[in-house]
Amino acid sequence: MIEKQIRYSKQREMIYNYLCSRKDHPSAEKIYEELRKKMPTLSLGTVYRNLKFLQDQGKVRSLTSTDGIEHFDPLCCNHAHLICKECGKIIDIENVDYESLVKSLNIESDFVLDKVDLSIIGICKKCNEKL
Amino acid sequence: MIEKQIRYSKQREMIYNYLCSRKDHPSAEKIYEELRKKMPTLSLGTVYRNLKFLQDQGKVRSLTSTDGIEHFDPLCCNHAHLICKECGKIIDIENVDYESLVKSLNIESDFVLDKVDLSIIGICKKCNEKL
DNA sequence: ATCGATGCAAAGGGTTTGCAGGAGC
DNA sequence: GCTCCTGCAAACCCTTTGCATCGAT
Repeated sequence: MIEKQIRYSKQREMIYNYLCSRKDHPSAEKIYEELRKKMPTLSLGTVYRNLKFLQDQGKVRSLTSTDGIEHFDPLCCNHAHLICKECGKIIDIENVDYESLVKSLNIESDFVLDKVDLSIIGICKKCNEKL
Repeated sequence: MIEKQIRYSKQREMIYNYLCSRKDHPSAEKIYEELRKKMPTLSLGTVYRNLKFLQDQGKVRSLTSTDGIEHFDPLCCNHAHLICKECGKIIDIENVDYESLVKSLNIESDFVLDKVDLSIIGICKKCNEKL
């Protein structure tokens, strides 16, 4: 199999840097809007293509929130997500011990693990006060 | 606030019964196709409307798989999901101790919990043999 | 008879893709 | 110069919705 070469692109760099600078798990649309302020010719297709590219490289992961929209995250330390089903806000829970979590599940050994998604759905403080 | 009354519907009953009879977490499309064999006039819109209805009632839950499509589950015992990112198959992990899992996360007390989604993404035995 | 539920089809909205031109190496 | 990457826009596809009709109570 022939390896396709990877070229530098300003757009890709900006997308990745933007993601790394944020903790609010932006959607593709949000990334597009923000980066357009600096680079008005950026297209939404390019954002999607690069997000997929970065995911394949394992640099970025995605999670689907309760709003049905895909949200993106730079892949770093182990963390889980609190998702507010009212406002859609995603809050990180840091330092999750995934190793012992997975161990406790007794997963059949012939299933090759890739990643673990742990999402806790509920209502955040702010939204709860409004209800 | 005036409570809206709920009327019986054959379609809703069939959809719920079908879900309960299955362990493979079907999509709306799949439910539609299967039930159409028995009731050819069933419409996809009705399937979606009833799935949302059953979710609001807390009888059914949904999870978004790696394929980006919503899959449905009758709400029963605590379980998590193994999702194969190659073929999209969803396998149940039964008897997950969510209570102690949530405890171990030290979630801020002003977040009102609703449900916990635990998905383990990886490659199942069958797909791994093909690669 | 009332009003919730359905069927149908059109609209919606997030994501993907084909193509011609542009940029990296 | 060869390819990969981009911008643009159209296509895709899952899901939602408006409306007239049907059906439960």
